[in-house]
Amino acid sequence: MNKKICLKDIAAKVGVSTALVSYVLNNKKEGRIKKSVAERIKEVAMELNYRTNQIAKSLKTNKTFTIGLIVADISNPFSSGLARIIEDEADKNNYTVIFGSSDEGVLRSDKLIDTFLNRQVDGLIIAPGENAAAQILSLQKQPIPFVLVDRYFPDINTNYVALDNYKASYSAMEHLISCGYKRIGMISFATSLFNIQERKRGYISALEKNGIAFNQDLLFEIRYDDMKAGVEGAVNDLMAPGRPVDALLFATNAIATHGLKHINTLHIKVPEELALISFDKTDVLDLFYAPLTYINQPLPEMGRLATKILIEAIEGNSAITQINLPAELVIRKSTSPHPPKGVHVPCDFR
Amino acid sequence: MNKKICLKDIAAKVGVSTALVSYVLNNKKEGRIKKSVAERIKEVAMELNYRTNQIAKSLKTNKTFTIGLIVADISNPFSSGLARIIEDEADKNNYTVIFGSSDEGVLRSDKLIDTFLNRQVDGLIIAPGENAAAQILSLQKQPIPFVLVDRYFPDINTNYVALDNYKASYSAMEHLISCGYKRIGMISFATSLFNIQERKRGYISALEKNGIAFNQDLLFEIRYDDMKAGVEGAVNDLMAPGRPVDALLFATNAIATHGLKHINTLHIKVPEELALISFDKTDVLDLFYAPLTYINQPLPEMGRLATKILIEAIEGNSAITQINLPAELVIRKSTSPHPPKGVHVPCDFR
DNA sequence: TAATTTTGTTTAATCGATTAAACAAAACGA
DNA sequence: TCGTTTTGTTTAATCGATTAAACAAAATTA
Repeated sequence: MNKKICLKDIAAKVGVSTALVSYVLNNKKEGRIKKSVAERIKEVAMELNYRTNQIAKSLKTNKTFTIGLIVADISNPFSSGLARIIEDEADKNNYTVIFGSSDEGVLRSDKLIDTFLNRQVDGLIIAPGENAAAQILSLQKQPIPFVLVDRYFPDINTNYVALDNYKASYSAMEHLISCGYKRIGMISFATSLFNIQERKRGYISALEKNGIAFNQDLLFEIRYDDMKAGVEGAVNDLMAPGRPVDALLFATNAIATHGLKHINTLHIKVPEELALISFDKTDVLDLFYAPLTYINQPLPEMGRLATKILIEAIEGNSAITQINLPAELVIRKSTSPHPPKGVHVPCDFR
Repeated sequence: MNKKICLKDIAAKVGVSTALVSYVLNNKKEGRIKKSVAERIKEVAMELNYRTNQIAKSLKTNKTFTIGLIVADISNPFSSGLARIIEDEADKNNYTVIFGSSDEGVLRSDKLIDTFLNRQVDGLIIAPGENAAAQILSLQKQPIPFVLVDRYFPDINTNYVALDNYKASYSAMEHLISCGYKRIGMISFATSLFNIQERKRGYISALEKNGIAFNQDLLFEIRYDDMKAGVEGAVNDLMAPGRPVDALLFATNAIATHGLKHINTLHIKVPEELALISFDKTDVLDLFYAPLTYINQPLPEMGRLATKILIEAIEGNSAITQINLPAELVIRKSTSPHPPKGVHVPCDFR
C-alpha cells in the first residue's frame, strides 16, 4: 500500500523545485532546462513510478479531457455501437468517455447532465429523449459545448448529427410500393421525438404520393415502456383476418426484434404473407429466416462526426454544425417482389 | 457565457466565509449553524445556480466516486449488457462509470488502466484479456481495489465474479448426449483465457465421461481477430461430407452469431442435420428459425455482484471475494431429441 | 569593465473545494 | 460576578498540480 508519488517527491529526491519537475515532465521550457537535470528528473519519475494526478491537473488547467455521453440505453446495440465509435474517436484525441443511460426519461437525463457538469466534462454528446427540449435549452445557457446525435429538435439551434429520417423512411416505402406491396403497415413509437415523427411523415407521404390513402388503422404507435406487449398486439391486429396487411415497416431495431420474434412464433411467411423492412442494422435482421431489408444508418460516420464536431467546439470553434446523413436501403429477401395476382409489377432493385 | 459560480461567490454575496458555505451545503456541523444563515446560503446557492466543482472536491477528499470499467468491446451485447447493469448499480451508490474497450489487447488495456488510474478512479471492474495476467499482478501492487468479471486467473488471488464455465459446458454436453447426439463439435477461440479453457474442459470431460472419445478434429479453435472467416471455415469443415457432425457447441455469442449466419446461408437443417447450443443469451438466438438452446449467464447477477464487491472494497473491506455463478441451460428447438435410427434414446428435459 | 542578455531555476499564487483549529460572543453555572 | 460551556463563525492549511514572475549566475556585448 505504497503511498502515491507526487511531484514533490520527485523534486525532493532530485533536489530541485516542483516547478522544474513539472516543466520537464510536460516538455515545457525545452531550451531552458539543463539536459542533465531533465534526464535525472525523468529517471527518478520512472523509478518512483510517478503518475500524474489528473484531478489536480484538471483543477488547475480547467480541462478534464472527458466527454460525457448520454444514450437511451447502453445495452441497445444502436447505442453501444455508437458508444464504441465515440470511444475510439475520443481516444484518438486523448479524451475519455463517461456514459449514462437515460432510459428516455427526463429525470434520469437531467441527473446525468447534472453529474457530468459537476464533473467538469469538457463536452457532451447526447441522444436526447422525448421531453428533453427544455433541458437542451437550459444546457445552451451553460458555457459547455455539446452535440446531439441521432435525435434533435428542429426548433432549437444546436450542433447535431442525425439521419435524414424522412428520406430514409420515404425511400423504404417507395421500395415496398415498387415491389407491389399496397397495404403497408408501420409499427412505431407514440412519441413526439422528431426523428420518429420524420419516419412517420416519410411513411405517410410515400403512401400518398403513390396514390395509396393513409389508413390510420395500419399505423401503430406503441409505448416505449411497454414495447413487447405493444408490438405483439400490433402484429396480432395487423395480421388479424379481415384487415390484412401485406407489408410492414418497423420504426426501430428494438421494435423489429420484438416483432420478428412474434412473427416467428405465429409462423407468418415472410415475404409471401408479409414483407418486412426495419430501421437500423442488427445481427437479428440477418438471422431471421428471411433476412430483412433494412435502412442502414451510417453509425460510424455519425459517431465520428459527432465526436469531431464536439472536440472542435471544445477547442473553441463556435460555429453550429448540423448534419443530416443519408441512409442506405439494403434490400434483401424480406421484400422480394410481390406481384398481385395476374398483374405484372416491376420491382425496383436499384 | 456566465462564468462559473464557486463557493467564494456565494460567500461574498451572503457575507460569510467559504467555510460556512461549505458546511451548509454539505449538511455538516448541523447543530452549530444559525438557521437563518443556513437558509440564506442555500437560497443564494440556488439563485446563483451553484454547482459543486467535483474536481476540486475530489482533489481535496481524495475520492472521485468514479468506477473504471474495462470490457473487451462495448459494442458486444455481452459487454454492453454488463455495462448497463454496472451503470445502474453504480448509480445507486452515486458512482459514475468511465469505460473503455480493450479489444482483448494488452496494449489497449494497459493504456486504459493507466488512464483510469491517472484519473484517480476509486476502483476498477475489468474483464481481462488473454495476456492480462502480468497487468493484473502489477495492478495488485497499486493501492486501488478492483474486481474481475467474466474472466479471471486461477493463479492470481483477486476479487472476481465469473461463471462456472466448466459446469456450464459440461451440462450442455450432457444435454446433447442425452438427446442422442454423439458426434459433437465445438467452435471456440484459440486462447489461454481461463473461462474459454474451462468451456473446453467441460466439453472434453463430458464426452469422455459418456464413453465418447474426444476427437481433436471436431474442436475448432479460431482466432479472435479473424472470427468470421474462422467460424465459416470451421462450419464448412464440420459439415463437409465424410466427417459429419450431428451437434455443435458455440463457445461464445459472437461465434454463434457468425455461425448461425453461415448455417443459414448453407441451408443446413437445425436440428435435423445439426443440433446447436450456444453460450450467452442474445436476441440472435431467438431469431434463428430454430430457436437455440443456450447457456444463460446470469448477467444481472454478475454485474450487480461485481459492483457491490468493488464498492465494498472501496469502502475499506479488504477481504477477497471470489464467486463462480451457476449457469442455466435453456432448452429449445435447436436440440430436439435425435434418436439414431431404430434405437430409442430417452431425452433428458430436466 | 560595466551593462546587458541569456540561461537555468525558484518563488509563490492559483485552481475550488474541505476541514481542523482558532476565535469571539453569548449563555450558563456556581 | 467570574469562569466555563456552548454557539456560531472565521482563519488558514491542504489536496497536487501549473505557470507567471522573480531571481541569480553565467555569458555576451559594448
